[in-house]
Amino acid sequence: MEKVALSAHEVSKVLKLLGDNTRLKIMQYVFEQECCVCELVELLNMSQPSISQHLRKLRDAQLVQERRKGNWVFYKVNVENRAYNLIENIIRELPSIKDNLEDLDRQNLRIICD
Amino acid sequence: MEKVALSAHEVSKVLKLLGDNTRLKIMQYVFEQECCVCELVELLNMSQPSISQHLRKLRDAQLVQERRKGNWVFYKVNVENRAYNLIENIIRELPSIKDNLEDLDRQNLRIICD
DNA sequence: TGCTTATATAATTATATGTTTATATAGAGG
DNA sequence: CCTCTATATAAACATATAATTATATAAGCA
Repeated sequence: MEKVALSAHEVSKVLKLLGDNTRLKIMQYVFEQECCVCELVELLNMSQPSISQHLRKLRDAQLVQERRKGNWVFYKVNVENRAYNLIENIIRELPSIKDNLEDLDRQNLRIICD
Repeated sequence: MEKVALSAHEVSKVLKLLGDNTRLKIMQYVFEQECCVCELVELLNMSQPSISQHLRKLRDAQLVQERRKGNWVFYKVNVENRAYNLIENIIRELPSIKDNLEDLDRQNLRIICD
């Protein structure tokens, strides 16, 4: 199985999506662990429609995967995406967000589903 | 000397700049070797003002360095930039542009200065 | 069926962005 | 000093984008 390089066009498309502060942080969270929309709203302190619209762009580009569980919709990074390695490298440059996720836990704002 | 991580804001700013096809390719060229504006115009097949405006954004963000030599202005990647490693990782994902630079040579469109 | 919660979508608005056209600047050489 | 070349900047325009407000959908539960 040959690994074909990404085209400049593919790369710039991904970078354009991650070139927005909100989407970059969303990607970092869903890379770290599966999150539902309301958690992202809480973590990023932004309106639900705004988060949903950003998620839609990420989903359209197949950078994230969704999974519905009852009322909630969970998102996680799509490890199958051709640009996954690029995305991983980018996220590695960011300061850790584990504290923020732990804060969510402490405030019992975490949605736990299987 | 401690290496301080980039903030999400810094990263998204860089990604936004590289999230444009033209600027991404410019960065790849000036990463590979110092290029003058007219070479980039030729390589990217775009108007001179358009290239100049993209270069300005890259220069304002200190992603590239300029050097004037006679009538020509040469640009190269700024290895001192805090996001240099990130930029390098991104460029590594791109298909090689060495052929294009060699084509320039063959057509004698290369500006050689010390 | 009707109510509630979580999420998605649509419409609107304000702002940002890329390209073109036209013009300015800066240096080289007569 | 004038002219030519390379590059930069400014103005104008068209398009894209992000956020908000309002509304729709979808699932759970009484």
